[in-house]
Amino acid sequence: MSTPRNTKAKQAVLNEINLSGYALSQPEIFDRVQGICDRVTVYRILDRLVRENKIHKIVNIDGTINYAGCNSCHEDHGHTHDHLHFSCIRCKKIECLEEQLIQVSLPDSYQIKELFLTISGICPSCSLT
Amino acid sequence: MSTPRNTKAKQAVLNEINLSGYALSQPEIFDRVQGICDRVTVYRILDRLVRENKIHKIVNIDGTINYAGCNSCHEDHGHTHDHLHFSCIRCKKIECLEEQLIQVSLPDSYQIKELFLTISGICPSCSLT
DNA sequence: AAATTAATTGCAATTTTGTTGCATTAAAAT
DNA sequence: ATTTTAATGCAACAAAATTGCAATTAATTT
Repeated sequence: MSTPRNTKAKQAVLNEINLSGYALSQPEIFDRVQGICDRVTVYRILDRLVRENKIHKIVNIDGTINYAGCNSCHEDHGHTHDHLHFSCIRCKKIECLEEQLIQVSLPDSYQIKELFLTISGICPSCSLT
Repeated sequence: MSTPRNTKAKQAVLNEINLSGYALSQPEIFDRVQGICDRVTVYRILDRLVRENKIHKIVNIDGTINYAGCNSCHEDHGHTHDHLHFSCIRCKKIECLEEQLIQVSLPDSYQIKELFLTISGICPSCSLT
């Protein structure tokens, strides 16, 4: 297998994701690292960071794909997506509510890999306005 | 408001969705109604069917948008997405498990509109091979 | 410190997916 | 049969993501 390298662009992308309080889309990330690298490179960095278990890939209720840092995931465990995502229909932001864990049981014929509970609605800051 | 009409294309699309045991993507639907209508028309029909509460719009774990028939939804109630979706990572199909209802409570500052619980993994038929 | 290896990047081209405007067609009501 | 307007086809457009390949550069080796 290949040995990952640490590049300026990769660090910048990871940094933006980790600093953000909510999950970012590829365009948002590209905006924030303006000038550092190409649009295509952002796509490839995101793929790699997901493969390396450094970030989460979350799908919004509208199908938009967003990326979030891992607070409670340990790299050595790999990822467990068994927590709740809140997807705001007003500001379109999506955030992880890591405290809320989910437990579901299905028939044995289903092999469960990951759980994605996404709740859509209005987030606290949008509720104020 | 506008009065919906029943066209051959609309009926064909709805039929394919209802006959399928799992949720279909726009390309899959377009394939199955080959020759009946234009690609653009399928998009517009799907939008309309969703608006008319005839079908579900479901987002797959990979961000793909799929459409499923409504078994347990009543048109007069509108739609409630409070059940479980199983999204197979092998065949990419997604199905509704309507028996499994979900209940979650969040802080009052979050206004909940819909719940989307998607479980990814291997579906029963892919498990066989 | 220089050379080597292969992971990473930039750029251009392409593909896929979804949208819009507008003239034409056809479903349903009169 | 006529009228109304929802629905369609087509062409053009726009957005989002992918691919190939040559050039670059991080990290390792000598």
